Amino acid sequence: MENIRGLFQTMTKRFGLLNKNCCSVGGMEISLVQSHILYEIDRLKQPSVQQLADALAMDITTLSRQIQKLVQMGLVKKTPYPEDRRIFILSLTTEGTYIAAKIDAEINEYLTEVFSHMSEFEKETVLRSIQLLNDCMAKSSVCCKPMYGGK
Amino acid sequence: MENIRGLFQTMTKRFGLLNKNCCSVGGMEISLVQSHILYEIDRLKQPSVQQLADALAMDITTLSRQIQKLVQMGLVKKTPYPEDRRIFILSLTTEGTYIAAKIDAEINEYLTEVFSHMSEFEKETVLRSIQLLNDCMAKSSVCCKPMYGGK
DNA sequence: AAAAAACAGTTGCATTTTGCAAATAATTTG
DNA sequence: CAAATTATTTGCAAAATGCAACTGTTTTTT
Repeated sequence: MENIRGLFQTMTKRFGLLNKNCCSVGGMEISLVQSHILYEIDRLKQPSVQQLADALAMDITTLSRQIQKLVQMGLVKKTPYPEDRRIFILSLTTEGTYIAAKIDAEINEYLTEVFSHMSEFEKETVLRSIQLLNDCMAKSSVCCKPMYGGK
Repeated sequence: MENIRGLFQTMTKRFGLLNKNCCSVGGMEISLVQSHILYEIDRLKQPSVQQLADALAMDITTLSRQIQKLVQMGLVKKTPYPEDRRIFILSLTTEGTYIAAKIDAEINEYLTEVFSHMSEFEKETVLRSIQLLNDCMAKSSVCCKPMYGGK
């Protein structure tokens, strides 16, 4: 079998590129990190800043500032959390949801195109493989420690 | 089938994290980009600066400066190319090769750990899936345009 | 073969991003 | 209740980024 790291490197490089290309939507310039932030807020549903930082394995000060920008852009909303007044709950605004969905759609479209080069069976296999891989990475003690646990 | 983008996002996020963790080797602090540069120089064998920039889908001015640093660190060598005196050929120094191998080994070790959570058959399937995915991404007209063509 | 166009690579900025240390505010612990 | 902890934000200084402009070299055009 071939160089395993090489396979991963190539794959992630290409997907990362795809992500980058998908960032400017509807006149609004979104950076790659910002795109990831939007995605993760959407996924986590009402995370705090800290939770988000953990999920993204990102320095919280950097995140804090990026969020400020996204709030200014009107894409993210920060809501004080009554039970614990240190905490802010993050959510997407209507526009933020729209942008996130737009990015999502674009990336999925690209992926669909990529998958069109394989048979339905191959596609299923590949997707199940990635799923399995994610599960095993989550299990792994050594890698991805600070990552979000579940799936 | 589940959200496809989500699968990719999770996977690349985790692998990216792994990459980041593997960057500081032997007292030498290597940034993530620098690690990718080393990897790609090694892979391409004697690329020019421009070729490398294309392969990494990176702005050439940024790359130029990063290479200067790597040269200063003694990891990369720049050799004038006689046939075309505009061009510099890049290669790893002995130490650069050592560092790159070290990073490679560490990442592969992590990956091995991850794969230890699955059967040999599953592992084979996953690796072949990624291989297939890479091939299809390379074929795709729409995604990854500026990426290195072959595999 | 001279002038023009194209190319490889490097700098000059000016902007953005990053992360550590420190500050602030709120909560929990002993 | 004082001390320790936690969540979040700022100060600051370093690093990374990318466009425009520049140098030097090769190729094209005519």
